[in-house]
Amino acid sequence: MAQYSAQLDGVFVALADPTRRWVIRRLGHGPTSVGDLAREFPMTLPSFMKHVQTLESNGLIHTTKTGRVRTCVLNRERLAVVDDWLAEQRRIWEERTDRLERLVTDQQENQQ
Amino acid sequence: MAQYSAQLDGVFVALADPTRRWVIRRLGHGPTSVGDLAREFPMTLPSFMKHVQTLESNGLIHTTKTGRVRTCVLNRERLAVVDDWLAEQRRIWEERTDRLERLVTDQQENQQ
DNA sequence: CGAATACTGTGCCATGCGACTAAGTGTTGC
DNA sequence: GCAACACTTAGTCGCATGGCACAGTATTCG
Repeated sequence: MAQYSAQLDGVFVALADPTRRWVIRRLGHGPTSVGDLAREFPMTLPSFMKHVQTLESNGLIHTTKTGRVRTCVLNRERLAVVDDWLAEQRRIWEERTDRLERLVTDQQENQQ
Repeated sequence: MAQYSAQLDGVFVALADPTRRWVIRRLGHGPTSVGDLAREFPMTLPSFMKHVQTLESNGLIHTTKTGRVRTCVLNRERLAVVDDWLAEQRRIWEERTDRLERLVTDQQENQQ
């Protein structure tokens, strides 16, 4: 659970930056080289590389180097941890809603 | 779109901290006072208040003060922006998948 | 071979975050 | 009234983040 939390930390931190979200969006269209990606941002290459590294170390993308070109690929599955977290929240809310409904039902029964 | 991006920034930043995610989870069970929430964390009250303020300023919770007690309530709707972003990503992926499938189909047709 | 390309590594700096302590404000209970 | 309570404000501190410039390495092309 602590590991799970740490994973969430990393993924949410990675997603909290607009540049990194942009990269994810961009990679949704298909694999792209670091250079091609960086060209779209008003940022030096070393700065941009940090974002790429953040995304990779948090499992959101995967990169491979062939020759002098590093190519980035989106890891779609990774976003499932966000999905799971959202689903867990909804489960908690629904439990509460159920309890409230039972409470209302019980009160109605008591009134009868 | 820039506004939309700024909203996402705030929400993801807010969710990137385990304390704040804990608060959201906790509030899923129902409204709670700042004091009651803070008591569950190994943290001073001023430090904890900052997290509450971050959550509120990013629209994830709502707070009201009655007397000397401030009560926090979860704003479930706010997490929809995360849902929407995830949905947008999937839409992009599926477009790409569709294109790839068409490509494969076309190739098969050409072979016949 | 040598120049251009595509990163990669290093070091620096400004800013902001998250924690703390200490002191202040407004409410409530005896 | 006044003490306890529940925040709230103010100020400090260490450290992580995100940007930069500059130099280095490995590949590719003519």
